[in-house]
Amino acid sequence: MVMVDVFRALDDETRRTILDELSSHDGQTLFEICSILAMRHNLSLTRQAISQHLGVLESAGLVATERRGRSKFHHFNPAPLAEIADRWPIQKRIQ
Amino acid sequence: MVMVDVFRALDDETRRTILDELSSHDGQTLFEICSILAMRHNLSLTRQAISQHLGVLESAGLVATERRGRSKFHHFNPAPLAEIADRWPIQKRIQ
DNA sequence: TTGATAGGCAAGCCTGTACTTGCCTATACT
DNA sequence: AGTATAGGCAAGTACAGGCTTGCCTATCAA
Repeated sequence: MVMVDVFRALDDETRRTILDELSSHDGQTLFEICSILAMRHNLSLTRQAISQHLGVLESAGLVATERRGRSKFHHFNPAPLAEIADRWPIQKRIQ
Repeated sequence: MVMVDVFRALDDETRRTILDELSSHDGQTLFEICSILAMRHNLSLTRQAISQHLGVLESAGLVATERRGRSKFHHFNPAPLAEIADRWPIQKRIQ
């Protein structure tokens, strides 16, 4: 997979939704992510499409993977987002 | 111009460079931005290309404009970046 | 060893978008 | 009025990226 920067990785709503899901339920497999996107987000994408999205996120460093047996678990890593905060002023909105 | 979200607007190195320039020298005109990109960043783009980039940034709310006479001044507005910080944990790296 | 489960690879299609080219409008100056 | 300056509009091109389809590999269980 070609290296991808954090900006490109974030420029897709499906990938952003995947990050949302991983940040609330860490360590999911590809099939788990597929069914959650289908169930909770009405996203009817093929497994391959999701897999490619995960590949982009991983190549940007936003997702780390760990393989055990047949399964591959995906973890959200927010560290690369620092590139944005390093570059421009960014602030959380008050709730 | 079609509405553009902050993620799409940031997914282009030229646009990110424009934000850098505006954040250090605010209130520049299109021609000023053109020459700075050419001089300081070796970017040989046409005026129209830069103008379209500014349009994308403006439609994402990252650039605000103010017209006086023939000139149009561009200002960096980091507020929309909050959408990123609201969604995921993001932290400035220690220098 | 056979079948089921979890995932990977690669080619092709199709849309979106970055960029150029050519022409047009508006303001300012002499 | 005529000309230069600052910017806008719109069509065309070319390429990147999202998605699908089809097939392949690896692990586990009966």
